[in-house]
Amino acid sequence: MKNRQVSEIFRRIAQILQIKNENIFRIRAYERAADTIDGLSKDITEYVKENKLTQLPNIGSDLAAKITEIVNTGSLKFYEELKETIPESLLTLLDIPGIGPRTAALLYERLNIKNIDDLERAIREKKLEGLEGIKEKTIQNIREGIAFLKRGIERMPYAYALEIAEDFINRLRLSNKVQQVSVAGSLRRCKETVRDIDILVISERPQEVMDIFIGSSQTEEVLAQGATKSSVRTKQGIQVDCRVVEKKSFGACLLYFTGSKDFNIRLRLLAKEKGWKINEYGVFDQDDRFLAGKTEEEIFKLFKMQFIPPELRENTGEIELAQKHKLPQLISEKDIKGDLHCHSNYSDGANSILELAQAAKERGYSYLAIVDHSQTLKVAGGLSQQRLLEKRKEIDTVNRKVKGITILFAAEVDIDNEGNLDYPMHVLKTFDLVIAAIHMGLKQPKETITKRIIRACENKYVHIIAHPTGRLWGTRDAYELDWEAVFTACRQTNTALEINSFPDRLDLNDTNCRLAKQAKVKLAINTDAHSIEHLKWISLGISVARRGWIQPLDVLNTLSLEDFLRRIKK
DNA sequence: GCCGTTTTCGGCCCGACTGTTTTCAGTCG
Repeated sequence: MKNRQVSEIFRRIAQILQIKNENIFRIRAYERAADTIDGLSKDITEYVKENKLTQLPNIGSDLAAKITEIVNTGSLKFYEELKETIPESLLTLLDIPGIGPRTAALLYERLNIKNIDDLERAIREKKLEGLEGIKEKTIQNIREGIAFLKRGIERMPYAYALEIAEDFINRLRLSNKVQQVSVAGSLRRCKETVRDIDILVISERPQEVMDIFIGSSQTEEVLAQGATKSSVRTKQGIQVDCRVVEKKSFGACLLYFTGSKDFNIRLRLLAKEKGWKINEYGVFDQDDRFLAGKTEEEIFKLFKMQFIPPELRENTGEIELAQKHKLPQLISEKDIKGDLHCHSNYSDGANSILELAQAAKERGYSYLAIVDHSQTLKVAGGLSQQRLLEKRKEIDTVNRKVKGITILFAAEVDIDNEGNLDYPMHVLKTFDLVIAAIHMGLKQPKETITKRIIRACENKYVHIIAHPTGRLWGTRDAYELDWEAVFTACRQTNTALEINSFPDRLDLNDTNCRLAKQAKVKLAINTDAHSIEHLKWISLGISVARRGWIQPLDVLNTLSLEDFLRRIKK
């Protein structure tokens, strides 16, 4: 029995109870219990065996009994009976923006609408008109909500969403009507994908700001427009919310809308323990006197906590550490001394080695590893052994010509189906740095791919495993790996794992970064740049690393060149 | 349905916006 199966049942119970207009707090109890279960690091069956379920937060005697029943019998009588009371398909209506439990219940009770098809038919046959509280505008909204759902709403990768957000922010800044502006939400937390974009603004002229905001050329549709809050949907299909707040509340608002939800709940609880109240306007004492709110720093200070970087705000231990003033000093872009994964025009890159060297030097790097693909990867211009010799010569020339940066002779070498590398040992030996990667056989079973990677780690000349899970956003999922085995192999063979910063990759992801660190595996943050323009994407990898609690010491390319070369020796 | 150094009963986050009302319910974040 997987934790996920248990929490899923609780979430569906919560949805059904919503439609049945049950007590909201009872519903929330099921949702909170589901959150608790999802957040467990151990298997829920362990807690059942040890009779420790009620020690978990949000799990009381009733839900403990229900969990036990699910674990022992595979199902839950209460849930099965509850499902009989309304058609399960009715829950799909809740996915339509604008339709909540009350509307779904109304549609079912009055018109026997059980799913989206029924609803569309009812709209066509004009059956919705005449229902209390529903008029033409509501029907139109439902129609659009269905269309939106059918277009397929997806989460958008961080880098793309950031670009859209920056466009809005620049527009607001240029207007001279705002004193301060910031992104909030999951984008500020640097989540790898986001569902919407939150923008906060300080301004004394909120109405004008709202007009400027919705008037962006990016706007496809205005979803809401009020005095201090507006929402639009952009041409790319993502929702952007903009809120105007007073100066004295900006920090509180930023904190509130940056989240995450779990983090906020935790913070509110802490406030309550002190007899305070915290909301988007500030922190208040029991007499409703304003205590803090202008900046986030001020609020953290009031709570006697360290400032918690947005990337860590997920309520996964950061609050306790901030209270003890023991948060890790997270890595930042300035710690990076060189990029260890970029491609030149020797294989599939756009720029020459000289151009790359100059661009890297401008970024302040002291070294740059130019890897090109290995011989088998013909589609990407993989280098024959002859071409390698030519490349080596050119690197030597550039190193003589460009002072202040060292270009490393390196390669991104393919790992074949057996875990062998795509160059013979006597060739591998000549590189300053070897990155090994899987580009073929991505659909093999977990055990096979794990074995291939471990064999590559065991190769004396392999220093880093590139994009360890092979995922490409929107194109292919990560292949499965036995992480424990991979981490052990990396640690034992002194092989690092890459955080690939390419916008569609971000691989390792934040979770795996944190696990790798806990397993004492070294990391390298690289861009996989195929042109000098891509070198800036290092910031994306840094964001992933920060979300994974990574410190400079965990990352190879924060070391000086000398230390780096010494450190990677096997 | 959970929780408790104010409480074992009575709290549980709450403000903004929309649409349909004429004071408010529903939805969302």
